[in-house]
Amino acid sequence: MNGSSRESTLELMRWVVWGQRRVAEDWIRERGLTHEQSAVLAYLSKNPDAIQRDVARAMRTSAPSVSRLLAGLERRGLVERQAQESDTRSRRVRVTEAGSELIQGFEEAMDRIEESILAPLGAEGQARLHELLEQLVSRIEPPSSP
Amino acid sequence: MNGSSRESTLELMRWVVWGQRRVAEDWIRERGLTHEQSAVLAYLSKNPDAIQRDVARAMRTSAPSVSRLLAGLERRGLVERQAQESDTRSRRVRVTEAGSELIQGFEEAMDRIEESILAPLGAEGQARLHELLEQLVSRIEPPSSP
DNA sequence: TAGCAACAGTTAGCGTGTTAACTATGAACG
DNA sequence: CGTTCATAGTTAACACGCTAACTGTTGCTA
Repeated sequence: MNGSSRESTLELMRWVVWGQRRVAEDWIRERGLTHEQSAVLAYLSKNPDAIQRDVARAMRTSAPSVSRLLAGLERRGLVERQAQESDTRSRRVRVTEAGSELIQGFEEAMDRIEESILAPLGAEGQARLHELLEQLVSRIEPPSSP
Repeated sequence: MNGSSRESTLELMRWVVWGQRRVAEDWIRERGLTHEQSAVLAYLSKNPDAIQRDVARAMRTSAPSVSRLLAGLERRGLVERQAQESDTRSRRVRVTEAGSELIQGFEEAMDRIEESILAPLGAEGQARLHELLEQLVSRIEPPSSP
């Protein structure tokens, strides 16, 4: 019935992103996590000194989302939050041992998935695609503006 | 602190899609709609004979999401649903006059936004990007499999 | 024809996205 | 010093993503 009208470039991008999410679910659901929880855990593993505001900016999401997500991870013992003495407004987030174990291998798994998705393009096509996207992203202003 | 590690191609795609969402919000919120509601209304305008299952497939989302979303649109008088006599399981969805008016100009507005986002690439770069993405999407299996 | 699988849709429950409103602290100003 | 503004985080309310479980209908088939 459909399929006749050629899709817009952004539509295609949404589709690719959707496909990646779909495939990644295998790895994520095995560990009882969600996409967002995995991404945050991975980010915190690489940025041990982050406060919640940093997480929100990195994930391009809102402070309330991060607050709630981290509360869930803390309840499960995967992260710890503690106010820092220099500024009691902010809370420093640390990944616990259990959290660190759980997220082990996430980056590599995601890299493998990405490779499998981009494989049809070949090395040259992948490089061109990356470059084109970088040009686009460089013009998109970050969410920190307001 | 950040910005040093080069981002993956999929990460860049997510960012571009996020940026498009951000910009589109202007048009959408003016009409008291959400992204999903707008997309569904636009789809139904172009596919008058769709049943809910078609909407779910086209939007790559689940049947429950569509059911709830359409219930909301129906409550606002933007769509109508009626079981068809040939198969009373399925419900045909029609955009009402009010819904049709509200979604008027959506496609054009989205096209303008897309153009502004892709502008930095030039016509040639845009064509290359589109082609690369089409290659990727052709390998992604649709959600209808299960 | 009786039984059973497949399909369309709904409801319930959870996690995440948003905005709005709120608390509390830090910093800057007169 | 005190007022004011900015920042960090939380809570609440709504919409949407998903899965699981359910109703009801259609259709195949033994």
